[in-house]
Amino acid sequence: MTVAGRVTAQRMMGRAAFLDLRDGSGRVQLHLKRDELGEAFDRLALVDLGDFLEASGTLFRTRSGEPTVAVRGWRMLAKTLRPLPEKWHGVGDVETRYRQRYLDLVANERSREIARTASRVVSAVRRFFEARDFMEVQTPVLQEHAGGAAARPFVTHHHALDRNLYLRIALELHLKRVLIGGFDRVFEIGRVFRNEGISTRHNPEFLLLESYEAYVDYQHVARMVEELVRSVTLEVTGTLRLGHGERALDIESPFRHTTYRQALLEHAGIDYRDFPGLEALRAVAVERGVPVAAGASWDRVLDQLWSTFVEPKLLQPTFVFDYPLAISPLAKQRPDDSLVAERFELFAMGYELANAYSELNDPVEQRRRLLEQTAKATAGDDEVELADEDFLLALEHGMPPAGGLGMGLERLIQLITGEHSIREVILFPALRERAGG
RNA sequence: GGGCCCGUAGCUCAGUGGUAGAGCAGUGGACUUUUAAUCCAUCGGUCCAGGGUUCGAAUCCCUGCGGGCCCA
Repeated sequence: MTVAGRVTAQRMMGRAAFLDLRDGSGRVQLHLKRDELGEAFDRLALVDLGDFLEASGTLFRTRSGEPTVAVRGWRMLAKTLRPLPEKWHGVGDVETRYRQRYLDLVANERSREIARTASRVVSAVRRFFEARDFMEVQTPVLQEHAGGAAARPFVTHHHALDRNLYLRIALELHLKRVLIGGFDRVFEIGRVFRNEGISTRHNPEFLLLESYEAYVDYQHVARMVEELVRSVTLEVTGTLRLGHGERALDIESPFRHTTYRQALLEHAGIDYRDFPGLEALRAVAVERGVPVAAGASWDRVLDQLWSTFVEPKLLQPTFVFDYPLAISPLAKQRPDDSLVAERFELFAMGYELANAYSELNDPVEQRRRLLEQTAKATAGDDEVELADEDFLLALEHGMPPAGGLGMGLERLIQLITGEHSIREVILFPALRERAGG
């Protein structure tokens, strides 16, 4: 038989030697004897840990029962110039693990396991939608307007056109154009880019899933996303019980339901409807010790209160329904309440997992709401949804009612792996430039 | 944005004011069923960077850079 792989251990014993070879599928031991190999045995002196070898011979078992190849011949496939990480402790330094992820993967089984899980989550999500007859599409990364979310975009420059373009911050506006074109169930899994701080919770580029289904509302989407989380978790891990002890997550029971207003009242003691004006809301935030930036809008302050008091409390999977209309410019208004949108977010482990709404498909109302946002931008808030005339034009041609969903897939991967830093589930997370020295 | 912690050999780490260390890796030697092989010898340093205190700084102080954790 012939085997190939990377040398991970070398046990030289005079006129015999044992080597361990590892490839993507596992480890195999080689046994080499000077009696049988002659000069080919002496050439082992050239082998370093980390080199790639090919060896052929016959399989036998050692005294301790380990299957081992009795080598008849071998050759070098690739040479390493630098040593592998230390064999007992591997690479522990977190910075090295992220900056030179290949060393982390070579040395640490847990890191390989996370990478495999991440891959399987993405493909399970894809299968989930395909099984429900959704069509996967690809929409532009480079856009004339970065819309679909409230976030600062990255700017780049197109030389031939001599104009600036933006990297997308969401998939939403183009997927809606596909709905308008007549495809009733579409989804996309793609990287989006948000020009924000980097931390253990945020990476400037992340993998976003968005889906749109015509003729359903957000209640339907809620049922679907609950099934999605459950079926992907089960498919990838074989269980619906995640974490241990206080961090145990119950995916199996029906997810809890609450409303935005109720949750804020419960955890912060604030009914946001009592504070319709910026100054009043800002005052109550300051009173609670929540720092508020100088130019913060009402939306920002509300979001600060939410992420300070409520988010960290939402550990078990929890649907939060009926977001304030003011912070949901692309969502339909509830027919029975002009201040509330048909929108929910799903939380777990103290962070947002998914965001969904009954999509606003009234072009007149959508134009009015986007112009309202543009006014906020003029007032100094640089993280708002801007009016996009090309999108509004598309809407004016008629969009079916639809339920839409957005989900950060790294967050789902974190949920399933139990990792609390997003950097652990992204192979090459964004880091600051290494110190010049 | 705030607080705390970390940065020493290729890797994992010790060293808290007095000659920079250990294990692994490397190099040389012994060893024909080892598997964290073992044994002997040996090589290896911008102690993150810059400034300060001191007779003397990896160590104390300041600033910066990078990273982690917690909080916002």
